[in-house]
Amino acid sequence: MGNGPELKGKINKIYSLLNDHFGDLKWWPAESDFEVMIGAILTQNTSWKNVEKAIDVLKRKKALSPSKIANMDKGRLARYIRSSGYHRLKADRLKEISLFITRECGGKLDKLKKEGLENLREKLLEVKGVGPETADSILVYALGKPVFVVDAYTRRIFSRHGLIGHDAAYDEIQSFVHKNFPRSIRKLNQFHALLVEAAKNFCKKKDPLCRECPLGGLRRRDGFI
DNA sequence: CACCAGGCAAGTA
DNA sequence: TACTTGCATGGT
Repeated sequence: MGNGPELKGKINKIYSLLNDHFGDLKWWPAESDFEVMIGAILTQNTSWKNVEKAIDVLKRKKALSPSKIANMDKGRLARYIRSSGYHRLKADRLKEISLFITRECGGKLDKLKKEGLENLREKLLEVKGVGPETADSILVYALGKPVFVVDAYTRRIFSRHGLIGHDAAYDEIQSFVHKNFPRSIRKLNQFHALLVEAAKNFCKKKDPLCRECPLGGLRRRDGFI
């Protein structure tokens, strides 16, 4: 405590450097809000490449809707999403979230969007298979709520740059961002997207933003490590 | 061959 | 509360 202003400057600096470098990333890549939610489940501990294949199959089979997934045979659903890994487990989770959507708003996500952030977050966390990261991804990228999504990349990058401890809890990291970064849907959307993009593009050694990486500006000489 | 990828829930001490 | 383990395919 007491180092707020310094860290605040640092986190906003990271955002602006990444934003200048990558530009507007326009996340989440999907054709519908429901597709965002499905993708959020499928990408749990899984590369996005494998998730894209699974979503393509669901589209090809005309199965990408809450009612279709809720009613589909579980074994068949699991086969469709096989490429995303943990497919039997994720088939259950896709059905859970589809049933939730049906129950809460009859499949009309625009109706769900009218509810408050905290209320929605609690409800999402009650769905089996939806943890904090998945819930927050859905909130910001599907339902348009101003929350910051914390993921493995965020942890690595923030702790590497001394913003948080390497063992900081999810809610701690999220609160830190909410307190020191604009609570804007647009910017929170973009910030998480930038961190993922940076981690994916800048270091093959799984060490994003490290001093050897060509990250325009975010290097030791700039006081970032 | 080992290791990782846009986590989560259930079990154990 | 704080660890540990199972879940699984596809790429490097």
